[in-house]
Amino acid sequence: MRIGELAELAGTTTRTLRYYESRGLLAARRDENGYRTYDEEDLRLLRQIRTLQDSGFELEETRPFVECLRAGHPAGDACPASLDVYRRKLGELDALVEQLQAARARVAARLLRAEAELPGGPEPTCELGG
Amino acid sequence: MRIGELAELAGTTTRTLRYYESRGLLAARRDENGYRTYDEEDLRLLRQIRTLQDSGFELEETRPFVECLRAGHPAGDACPASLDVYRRKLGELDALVEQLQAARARVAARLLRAEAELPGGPEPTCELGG
DNA sequence: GCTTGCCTTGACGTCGGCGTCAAGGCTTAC
DNA sequence: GTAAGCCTTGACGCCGACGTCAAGGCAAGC
Repeated sequence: MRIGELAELAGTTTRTLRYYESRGLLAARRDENGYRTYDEEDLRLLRQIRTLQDSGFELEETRPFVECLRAGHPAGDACPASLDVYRRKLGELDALVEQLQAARARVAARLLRAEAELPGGPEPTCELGG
Repeated sequence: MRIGELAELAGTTTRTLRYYESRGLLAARRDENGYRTYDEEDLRLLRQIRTLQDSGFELEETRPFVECLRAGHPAGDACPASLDVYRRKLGELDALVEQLQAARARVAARLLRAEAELPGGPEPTCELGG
């Protein structure tokens, strides 16, 4: 299949596929015209990349998964390097969530305090909740 | 005081202060040399901006707080517009945390499944993997 | 007078993951 | 033959909050 078809099957754009290729993630064969040619295997690789991206992985972090698939493994995460990426990402996500929750707590506290100072508002309809 | 001193007092850089000025957030008077001049009030404004930035607010979102302070209020969040920003940010943070936790759950599940498939790891030196 | 260290404006660089032209080639349908 | 719709490469744009460099002015100490 050609680039437009693959992009559509994966729910992405041709620009994205060319970008992946420029990063060395998703190589393509060429037909006589010079058009890029892909097969079902490429669709699998692409879907692996997209799935990871959707979970917050950077493009570089998807590389071990892609290489794992290309090495013939049944799944992108059937290789130790992929598992390392999983674990690292888990740590990053945990740290990030922690930061965000701390920020949320600070903001919530400031909001409560400031609302207590400001008598104006949506009427004394409610008292504690918002 | 001059820009370098203010930057140091606020734990930031002169570049940052000039950037804030270019965005219309932190104006400065000029002395005879053309050097920027600041006072204690500017330090308060700047600290308000930095505090909010540290909690994940975009620069534009700090504007109501700065204007509130400049209007003579004792705190940057003593104005309704600031409270609106607080509330909006709370919603954003909640949504973000939710997304991240969902991503975390997906990754954790994949990791567990993949680890179950891969017998290699901390103990058995090697059996299948290479 | 010369160096040092502050300041000025202006402008380009950074990071990630693409979007969006521009200019042109191939193929197919009419 | 010509318009439509695919494809090609190349290159600039975007977002946010600055970092960094360039070229030069001003003040102070020796």
